[in-house]
Amino acid sequence: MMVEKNISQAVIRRLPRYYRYLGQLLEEDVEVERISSHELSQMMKVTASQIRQDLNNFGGFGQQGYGYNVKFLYTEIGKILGLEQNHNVIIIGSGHLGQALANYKSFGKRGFTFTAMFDKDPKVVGTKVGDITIKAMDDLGAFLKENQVDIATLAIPKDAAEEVADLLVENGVKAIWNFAHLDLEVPRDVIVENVHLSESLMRLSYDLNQNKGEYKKDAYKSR
Amino acid sequence: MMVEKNISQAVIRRLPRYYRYLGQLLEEDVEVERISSHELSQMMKVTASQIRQDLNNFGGFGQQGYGYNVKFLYTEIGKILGLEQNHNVIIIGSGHLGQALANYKSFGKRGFTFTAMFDKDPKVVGTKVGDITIKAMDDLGAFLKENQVDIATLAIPKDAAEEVADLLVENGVKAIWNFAHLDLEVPRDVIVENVHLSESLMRLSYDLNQNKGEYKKDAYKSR
DNA sequence: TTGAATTTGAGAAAAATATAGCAATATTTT
DNA sequence: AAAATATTGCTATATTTTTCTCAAATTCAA
Repeated sequence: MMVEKNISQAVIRRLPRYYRYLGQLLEEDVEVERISSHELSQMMKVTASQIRQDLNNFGGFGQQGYGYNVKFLYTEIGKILGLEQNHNVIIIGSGHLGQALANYKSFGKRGFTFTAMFDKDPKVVGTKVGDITIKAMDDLGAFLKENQVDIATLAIPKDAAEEVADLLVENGVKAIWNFAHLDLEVPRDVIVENVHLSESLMRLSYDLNQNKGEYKKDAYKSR
Repeated sequence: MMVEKNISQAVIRRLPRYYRYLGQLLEEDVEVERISSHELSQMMKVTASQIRQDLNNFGGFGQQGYGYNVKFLYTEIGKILGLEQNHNVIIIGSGHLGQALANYKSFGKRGFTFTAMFDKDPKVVGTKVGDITIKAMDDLGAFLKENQVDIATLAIPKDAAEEVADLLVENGVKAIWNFAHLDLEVPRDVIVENVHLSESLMRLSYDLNQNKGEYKKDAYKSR
């Protein structure tokens, strides 16, 4: 029977970073063949223990006295992340954000293929973004029925997002990459990965505030 | 003496989301005056206990038997996040991503003012993005010396990012909003908030893989 | 080839985070 | 005005996550 250990979100959040560092090692002039958790920990500024623990969730990738084979580990993490299989990605919204995402060449290397872009503005429908011709939003439903779409990217304002998300879900899309500033309501088997830029900026603002010592916790006690 | 309790990153990550929900309540047709941790917990799909615990890190904002005053709580969280003071933000890189960020109108509402944009491509220098005229990268150093810059946004490829970051740090910038796919090396008093889009997409891919049951942990055990 | 040095994997301990429980206090109802 | 209900803030408990430790396996140096 398969062991169904649940892997924590914290571990999963870190996996892509391991993948990035290992990829960098492979790209370097003198390609590194092996690396120990200790060496990697110094590069990445995390504990060696955490690296070993994280990797062990997925299996014993290393060897005592040797460390980890960089290429092997890189490939395995890629498999874990599902990067060895292709994903068809569409983008809803052809604004700057949508176009920025469409132009990320590096995504292609990792098994993500942008197959279509949609916009509701008739003025841009029919124009091209790279190789892709922007389609009308009205054609989205039909497109979804005729084409395999693994990931739909929502790069539209929040007011329009829920409606489009519903349409996506109705047509069997199982994963949404959401850049709209709201939490989408979707069935449990649909995955939503949020990129809330404004929240990121607020965290930065918070940290700035802390450094400046502007904010005094105590003040709130005596309101 | 001021109590110097350390507030965990987990709490800080959640604050902007509370802020967003409270803001939504204030924008609704029938403005809500008060809310209990229980009601908010149902909206946000977290436990009421967590909400109370989180807020209590910063002070007692609620009242027994009543709950929290929405407007008051919203304002206070805004203060905690440093949103009541203005931040001058510059953007390095005038590609689609840079322009997307420049056009986020909602940032302006929250005390972020975009004051300049830089690009190394002579063809775009001098052209306008909204009200802002794109400046040459060579002028960045001088600009930093003459203007107060609270946050610098790096929307450039990773190969150029470290060099620009060094220049920013040399000229006293204390906060970097980094969209380049690398970890910047900066002194400890400089804050870096990373937005690694490719990592976000990989997490989505991981989750997709899990749902499909494509990935079997056990397989790795017997390599 | 042998002994010293490395380094993993895994279990145990420690730390951090989240949840539950409840006294105190306010609000609402009767 | 009294009783019932609601709800916080805080403490205690439970859970999760991270770090520590070390035996076992491997590599490296002489």
